[in-house]
Amino acid sequence: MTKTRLAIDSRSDNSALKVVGDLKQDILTGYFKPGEKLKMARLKERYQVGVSPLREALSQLLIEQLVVVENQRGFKVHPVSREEMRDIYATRAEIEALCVGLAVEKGDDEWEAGILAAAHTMHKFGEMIDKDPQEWERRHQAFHTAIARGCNSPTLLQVRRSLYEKASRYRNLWLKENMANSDVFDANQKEHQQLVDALLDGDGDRARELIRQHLLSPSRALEQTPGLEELAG
Amino acid sequence: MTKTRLAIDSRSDNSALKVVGDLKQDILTGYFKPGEKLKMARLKERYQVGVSPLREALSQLLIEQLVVVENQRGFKVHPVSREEMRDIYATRAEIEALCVGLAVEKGDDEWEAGILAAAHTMHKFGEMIDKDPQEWERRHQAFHTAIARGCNSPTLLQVRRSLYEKASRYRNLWLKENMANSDVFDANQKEHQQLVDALLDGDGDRARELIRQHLLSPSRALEQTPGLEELAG
DNA sequence: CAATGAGATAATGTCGACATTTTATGATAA
DNA sequence: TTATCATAAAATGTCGACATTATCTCATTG
Repeated sequence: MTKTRLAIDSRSDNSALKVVGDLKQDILTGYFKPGEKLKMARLKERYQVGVSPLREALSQLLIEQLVVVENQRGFKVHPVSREEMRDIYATRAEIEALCVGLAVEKGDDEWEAGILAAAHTMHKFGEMIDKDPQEWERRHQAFHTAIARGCNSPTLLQVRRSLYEKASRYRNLWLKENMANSDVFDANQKEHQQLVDALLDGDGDRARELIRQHLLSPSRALEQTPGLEELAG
Repeated sequence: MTKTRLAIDSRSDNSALKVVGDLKQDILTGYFKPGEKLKMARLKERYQVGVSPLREALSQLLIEQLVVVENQRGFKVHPVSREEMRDIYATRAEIEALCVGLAVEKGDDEWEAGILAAAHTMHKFGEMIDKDPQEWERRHQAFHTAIARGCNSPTLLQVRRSLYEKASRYRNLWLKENMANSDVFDANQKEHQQLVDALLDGDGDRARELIRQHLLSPSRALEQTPGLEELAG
């Protein structure tokens, strides 16, 4: 029955690939808590596939450090810690600064145009942030990605994406409503404008410093958030 | 029979983990050529395991970009290209410079001692480079790792390791004997000494520039190497 | 003679089953 | 009552088998 289902929608991809996306989403959004045991029975139930695709998907998330495995004791969601949070955000800030610096050097007109377009798309959604925070986060990310893309290095951009995903896990766990704070939001918007100005002026040093501070501020906010150890269980 | 073999050596790890290491080595050293199709029958034969552990191992290498997968057409070794080689080496140079800069800021006495120890171990093997190039490469890598470790960031160091592995693939493919060239070797040793001096002086800017050039020179050598497209097939 | 297509061959992707190991349960003894 | 150990229950890791899909062979046709 399940076997024939694959035959019916013949355009279906590799089963594991779909599971990777869904499972990653479930971990990043916190549906599966940090440190939680991932029992095969439950995963089979949730994603409607056998163990083989599940183990393949989990193996991929293993390299991305979203799950951990113990020899004969199955898979667990990668635990969280303040230390790791600090490290991820600090590294992310450095990598993003690197991308920005290279982008200022190498970026062309198309790159600048992409930044302005993404900034426009993001600003237009400013008031809707309370209504659909997820869509705003998407546009926010698109804005920063448009900037970083100018470094023109697929390898570096992939490192950047991986770090973004790891960080978004921490963001989703604690910052769900803090984003709605209008003070920090206004400050964010101002920082974005300053960043765009520096980029179009070709001031790489200033842009690097701006982006570094921009990415470090949520880390400082998370630093003071209590209740980490409970989630880490 | 194969099933009971796992029971005999009871300390055996997860089967896939062993395969990941061996398979990665075989790809990095060029036993499996870039673009080559990885047929399950052959892999089963070589590593003496079933398809399930193999697919798990391949899934992990998939994220590390050492293999690629096409929907119903199985796995292939990730192809090589001059463009990717340039990108990997350039990114690696920037990341290593970042590690070095942070290490100069944060490094303590133990860090400095580790560098001197690794430098000694490497220099003592200088004349043996023709006899056992692989051992020299290990010590060379240990030297640079001792330096980078000072950045004190597990996340960043893991990015660094991943890039090193990708780059070592290109190095193994074309630079097997070029390393034995004594001119470039002497220049390398001199660069190492300059780097150590800059590090112990706490001159981060100079150290960053030195390491950047140090890592970019093999890329320039590989740039002029012909015969890439044949291997890419 | 080249191109097309049908049948045969081979390879992939998935599931169910089985052995092994871990974890939970409960009975016995000090 | 509590600690220890044997037994039961559950969960993991691996393999063989099967359906599906891709690739190869080769005869037929325009």
